Amino acid sequence: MRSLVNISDKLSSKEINPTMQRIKIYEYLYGNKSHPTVDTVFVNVHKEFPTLSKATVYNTLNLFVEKNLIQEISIEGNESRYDYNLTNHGHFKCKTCGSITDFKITKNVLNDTNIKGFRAEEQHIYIKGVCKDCIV
Amino acid sequence: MRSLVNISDKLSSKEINPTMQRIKIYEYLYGNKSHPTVDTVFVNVHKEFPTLSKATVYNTLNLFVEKNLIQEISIEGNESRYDYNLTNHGHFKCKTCGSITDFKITKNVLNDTNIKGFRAEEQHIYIKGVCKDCIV
DNA sequence: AGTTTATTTATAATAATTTTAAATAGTATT
DNA sequence: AATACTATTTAAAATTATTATAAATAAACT
Repeated sequence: MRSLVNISDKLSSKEINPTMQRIKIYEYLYGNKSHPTVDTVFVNVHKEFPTLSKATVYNTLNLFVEKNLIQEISIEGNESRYDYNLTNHGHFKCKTCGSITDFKITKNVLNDTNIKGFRAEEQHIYIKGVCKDCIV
Repeated sequence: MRSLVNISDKLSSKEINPTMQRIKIYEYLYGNKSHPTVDTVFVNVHKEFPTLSKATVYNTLNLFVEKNLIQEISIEGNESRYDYNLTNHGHFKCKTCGSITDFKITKNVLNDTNIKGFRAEEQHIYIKGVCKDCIV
């Protein structure tokens, strides 16, 4: 378990004023591989922090994304998901159970494209299909 | 310009009953590289077909995606975009002007991942950054 | 303590999408 | 051709996700 003081420092290092709400939200996200939605973050952090409002969750997640502390996953059109993991990896969405799983990308995709003259800042690789557990 | 009878056959071949609304919508999408939103499709097809309703545009686009006639682009969390082009290619979104440009993928990304035991059905590669025209 | 600034909260407003149920169109049956 | 059945479209209402607003709270600074 990451200590509060470490989380606080991490936020500060990204120029984010470490309020208790922000600390609790990042604490929930850190190491969480479930790619939670805004609502999931709200419901879970709210349990420990009952005065937390949903607007704060939206504000905080947007701030974290802007400050490059977490990334936003747009694998589905309807709602955003969030990932504490900024290292290069892909996301597999199971069409049956809805789970989103990380996978490794062993090569830089950008090398195998014809993109030239563009400044690439973010790379998102999504694969959809049926996961191990759901294949009959 | 693709003839109506060809579009009609294309829809039929995908088990889509070729009504006039569906034909007009596919006619608008076919060859359109702008990755339009639902609203853009509605506004443009509505010009030529004033009785068209937005609900029909939603129904039709969802049907086209289900039947694998077009693909849905979820490059941004807030709204879905649609692409008639089903061949393997990536999408570049310019953070400055908002444009979405296709790019070629010269290698199958799936070969360079550690996905095993999953059944991959769709692959989406999104890159965000600044496009040629917007780089100062 | 009083003032400024940042943050949080609850609510209202907006935007995208889905649902519902009636209206229309198309097809099949007699 | 009239009737019945099925599919599709339409407009409106309902739902869901998100953003904007403004008051309340908290923190930082004279």
